[in-house]
Formats: sequence, structure tokens, C-alpha cells
Amino acid sequence: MLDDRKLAVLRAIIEDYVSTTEPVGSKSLVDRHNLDVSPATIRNDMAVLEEQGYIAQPHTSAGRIPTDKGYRLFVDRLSGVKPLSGAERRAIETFLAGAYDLDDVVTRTVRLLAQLTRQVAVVQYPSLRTSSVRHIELVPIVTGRLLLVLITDTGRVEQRTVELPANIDDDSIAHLRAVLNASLDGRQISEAAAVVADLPARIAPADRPSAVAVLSVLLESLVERHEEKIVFGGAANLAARDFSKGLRDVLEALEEQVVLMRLLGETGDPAQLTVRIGAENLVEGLHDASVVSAGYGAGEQVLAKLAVLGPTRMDYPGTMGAVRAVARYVGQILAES
Amino acid sequence: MLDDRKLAVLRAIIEDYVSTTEPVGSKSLVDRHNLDVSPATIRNDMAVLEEQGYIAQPHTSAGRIPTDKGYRLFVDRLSGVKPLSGAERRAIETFLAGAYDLDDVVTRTVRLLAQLTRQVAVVQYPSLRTSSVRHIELVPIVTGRLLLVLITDTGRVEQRTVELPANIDDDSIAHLRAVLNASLDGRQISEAAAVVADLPARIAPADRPSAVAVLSVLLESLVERHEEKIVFGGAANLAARDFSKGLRDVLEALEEQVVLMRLLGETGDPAQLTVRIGAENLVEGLHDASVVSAGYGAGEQVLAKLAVLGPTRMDYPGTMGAVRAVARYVGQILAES
DNA sequence: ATTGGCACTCGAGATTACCGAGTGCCAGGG
DNA sequence: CCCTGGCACTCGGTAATCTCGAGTGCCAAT
Repeated sequence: MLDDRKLAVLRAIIEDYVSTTEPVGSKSLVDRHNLDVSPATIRNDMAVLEEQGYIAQPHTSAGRIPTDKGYRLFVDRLSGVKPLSGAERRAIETFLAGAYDLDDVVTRTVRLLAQLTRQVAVVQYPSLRTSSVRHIELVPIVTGRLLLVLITDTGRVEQRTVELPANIDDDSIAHLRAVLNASLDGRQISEAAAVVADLPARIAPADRPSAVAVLSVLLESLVERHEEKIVFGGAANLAARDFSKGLRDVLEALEEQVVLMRLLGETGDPAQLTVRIGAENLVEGLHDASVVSAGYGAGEQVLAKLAVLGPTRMDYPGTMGAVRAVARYVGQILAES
Repeated sequence: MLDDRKLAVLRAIIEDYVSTTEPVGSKSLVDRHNLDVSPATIRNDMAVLEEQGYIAQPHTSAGRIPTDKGYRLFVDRLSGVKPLSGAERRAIETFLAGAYDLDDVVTRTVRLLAQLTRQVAVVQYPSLRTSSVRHIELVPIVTGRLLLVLITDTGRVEQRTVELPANIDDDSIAHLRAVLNASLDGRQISEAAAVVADLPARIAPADRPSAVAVLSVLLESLVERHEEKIVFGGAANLAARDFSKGLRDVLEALEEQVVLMRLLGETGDPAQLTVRIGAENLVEGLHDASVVSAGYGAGEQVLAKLAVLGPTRMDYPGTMGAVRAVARYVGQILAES
């Protein structure tokens, strides 16, 4: 159906269009790439490619631009992942190695990705599910309110205030703390719910409501809210490469946590480098955008995802290379710390 | 020098220009505001205002637009702070009251301000200086690395990993923890440095380097880095009201922490509502922008600043009202929690 | 299947013309 | 002395028109 030359033509069109932003015609194609045929031949090929929906003409007498379908074919079959240069890899390493804490790692990752790809970067905070509990601290703040602090073996600290349904004296708090630590210390957070189910029974009846409150915060709020935390950066890059009119919409979308969640959620196998092109993105207002995403984590486990968002006309091989490399390095950093 | 009517004319010009974005001429001024004089008279007034530098003509045969100096006069003498509507106040209150923790408070504040003013909001994390130490926790993570957790009386939790220069056994860690807590519990963080100066002397010589490492992280890194943390939101609002060409620059500036620091740092008396107009902003690339900022904190103390950034052509009274109101409410929330 | 030739299309950019809001200035009137 | 109506002038923005050339599709020839 599509012989080698037609595929080569498609690739050439995409490469030229990505680098020039302008519809590409048969003549210039022949010049720039050394296809050993005449423009007329290319025109015939183009006609076929257009008929099959891989490219399109903005206007009757203009060159061709790739369609979403064309990019899809390109990504799936015509291009690989472009490895980063040594200099880039070293830059990533040193930049990420200097991070102080988790917040800092995430912040730096966002910047790094944005800078590397000159596009918008999106990074989700790593899940706590697979961490283990190292220590739980309960600190009374004012009457009826406790501060719950969870320290994990990966050196992460999460805190939340708990509104208590009933007053509870310091001794009871100490008891609750002791029981919590005894039960949970060393356990994976993902198994915490099961382990802790019978815990209220081991607490004095009067304090049970408070214990339940603490537990619910610990289980739901703490672990889950964390995964919802997603940051982005590189918005300035949007302004440069003009998202024609959509800029406003894109920025708005990016500022909605929910949208970011969906954006990362939609991607398929998290262990894999995933590319969603144009309308494949179900998020409203991002139909002109492509998203290259990957999971990252310490070791094998995927703890969260990160992505780069740009116009459908983006340098896919390069972006994919950057995303993959950054995901790996972040994983390393997390595994070490 | 400038009689009442000329001031009224300036005010009218600013109001019209802010709402229409178009140079305003003598005729339309007379129509829209019921000045009981003829356009010719207004023209004379305008000529004077222009000579004095309060307004300018983009082109010879166009209306007038306010200059930075004009806005300055307007803010200083012609306008007050517009109080928010009851509905707005209630919205602020309920929105902020739902916050889970400090991160959440800050995030919500940014959104709130951005939404309220339809501009870009900038919020600095509150300083820890005036908080007191409630508890210090040291958690070994891997050999040679400790996690330092600081819990304050305001229910804030800060953590950081510490690289240890020498190995240290668990007993020594426990000792160090005990000494730290004994010395610092209940003390203000700002006085921590003094209190803790002689502390290494009370530690076994072999462990002193480690103790020093922990202390330096506690004092410098922990407290100070926190103040550097500044977030912004509402970038989408930039795209709507077009910052003519500067959009790119503005976005770039906003993504630089350093720039944000300067932006907030420049403002004068932190307890006061401050307005910096156009070129008064020393930050490169923000010469077309105005910044309305205020300090906020729990009770009297100013813990940090927040600001709104928009085009010089902004609704000053409204923006100032929003900034003041939000600063107050955030202060309340922080005082309560 | 490929190629050179050719007539045709049509958007982008330049050129021109026009319109009207806005100005400055001046002479007359309260 | 300040205000006003009148008047000639300016000039940016919009619309209308023109030109140019890259690009196309088709066809006959190789």
C-alpha cells in the first residue's frame, strides 16, 4: 500500500514541517532531501498519501502538512527515540543530583524537562503506596486538633492536621501513637489499610472516634491526595512557538489539576513511553497538542508519571529521548535517597 | 497646578482606558462622564495633563492614554481601595477554610487571587522565623544519611536530608535528638541559632562533625530555603488581556524564582498595601506590568508577602481590594491552624 | 512507473484610497 | 480670564485592489 519511497516522503514532510512550520511542497522536498526522483513523482506520492489521510493541504495551492494520522504513523514506524547527547545527560545528572528533598526533585525535574524540550513539562508527585512506614508522629496543636506526621523509609514526610471529634488527653495520644507505630512500622503503606482494620478495638472506647479520625486521614487523605499533586512548568515556551489561538485554552487547561490528572491518566502502559497525538487527547482544548509521557519510579516500580506537552508539530524523537532519559534519572535519584 | 477638574479628567481617562483598552478622546470623555463642559475645554485640560506627563498620545491624531506617572497619581490621590462584595468575601472565606495543610493554603490562595482579579497571583510561603519549635525528629535512612524533621507550634512540618560526614550509631542519634529537643523545644526559630551555639560541646567529640552538619541544615537550609519558595498562578489570564508582545518575557520572568523574590522583595513596607507601577518595577521585562502586593501573617507579624501582577492598565482599586482582603483572610487561617 | 511541460489556483504581501475620530488653534462671548 | 464653537489638519486603521510565485493536477512522452 505504501511503498518505501512514500514512507520516506512522509518522513521528509514531517521533518521539514516540524523544523520550518510551513507547508512543504514537492519541489523543496526534492531539494532538501536527496530523493533521486523528480518533483512530479513526489506529487503523485503526495496525492496518495493525502488520499489515505496522512497529509493534508491547508489551501488548494499550498504545500502539505502532516495530519494526526501522519504523525501517528511516523511515531509508530518511521522514527525511533533519539538518545540525548553526552553533554545533555551529564547536565541532567548534575542538575538532579543537587536536589534537597522531594519537592526539590520534582521542581527541578519540571524545569529540566521544560528546558530540554523547550516545551511544557508536567510531573506528578510519586505515589506513597509502595513506601513503608518508618515512623508516625502525633502532635497536639490546639484542643481538638492533631498534627499527623508520617515518615517513610524513602525519607519522605507527609503531614496533615486531623480534626478530632472528641477531646483526648495526652496519655491517650501517646497510647494511640504507640499502637500505630507498633502496627505499622515497617509495613508497606499499601497494606496499611488491612493491617490497621482492627486497631480501633485496641483503643479505649472513649477515644475510638478520635482514632478512627486519625486513621481515615492517614489512609485516604494522606496517601491519595499525594498522587493528585501535579506540577507543570515551561509555560513560557508556549508563547514562543505559537499555539496559534489556543494558547489561552492550553494555559487554562494546565492550571486545572483535574485536567492534568486526566492527561497523565489517559496514557496507557505506564512503564512504556507513550505518545498521544492531537485529537487522541481527550482533554478539551488540547486537540492541537501532543503529549509524550512515561512512568518513573525507584527501581522497577512505577510511582508516578511525567510528560511533555507541545504542539502536534513537535520533534517527536527528540522529545521522546528527553522524556525517557529524565524519567530514568529521576528514578535513580529517588532510589538513592 | 492641577485643579479639581483636571484631576477628574485624569481619573476619567484612566477609568475609560482601563475598561476599553483604547485611547480616549475629548468627545467620548464628555459623553461618558457628565462633565458639564465642552470637549474643547477638556482638550485644553488634556494638553496641560500631557505637558505635565500624566498622559500621552500614542499617535498625533489619537486619544490619550495614561502614563505611569498618571497611574501613580491616580493610585496615590484619586482612588481608594474598593472593598469586595459580600459574596466575594464569603467565597474567599469558604474556599480558604477548606485547606488541608500549608501547601494547600498557599495553592488555594494563589488560585483565589488569580480568579478574583483575573490576573497573575504570586504568593510566598510564610517564613518560619517566628514559629517555635515543637519537636525535632531524626530518622536514619541509609548509612551516612539522616532525615531531619522539624515540627513547629503552628503545625508546620519541614524536612530535609542531612549528609553526615562520619558514621554515627543509633544511640548517638538518640542522644543528639534528645539534646536538640531539650534545647530547642518551645524556642522561637529565630533565636535558635544563639541557643544552639554551644551544643556541639555537649556531644561526644567523635560525633561532633555530624552534630554540626545537622545544625547547619536546621539553621540555614531549613529556615531560609522556605522563604525562597514562591508560587504563582493565573498565567492563563495573561493570554486573555494581551500583554501585547511581552507575554513571552513575562512568563519567563514568572518562572524564575529569583525574579519572583525580587518582585516581592522590592516592595516597601510589608505591612502596607504597596503598588508598583510600570517602570517602577526594576525587574527586566516587567516594565509594562504593575504589581500590587501586601504582607500577610498570623496576627500582627508579617510572615510573607503575596501579590498580584497585571498590565499597568489594571483596575487598581479592585485589585487592591482583593489583595488586601485575601491577605487578611490568609492571615486568619494561618492564625487558627 | 517516471518525467517534463503547462495551465491554473489562490494566499500572502504590497499599494492605494478612504474615512473619521481626534487634535490644536483661534476668535468670540459670558 | 475661562469657556466655547468652529475649522483646518493629521494620520492610523480598514477595505479594496493588484501582483507575484509557490504549489498543484493532469497529460503525453519516455
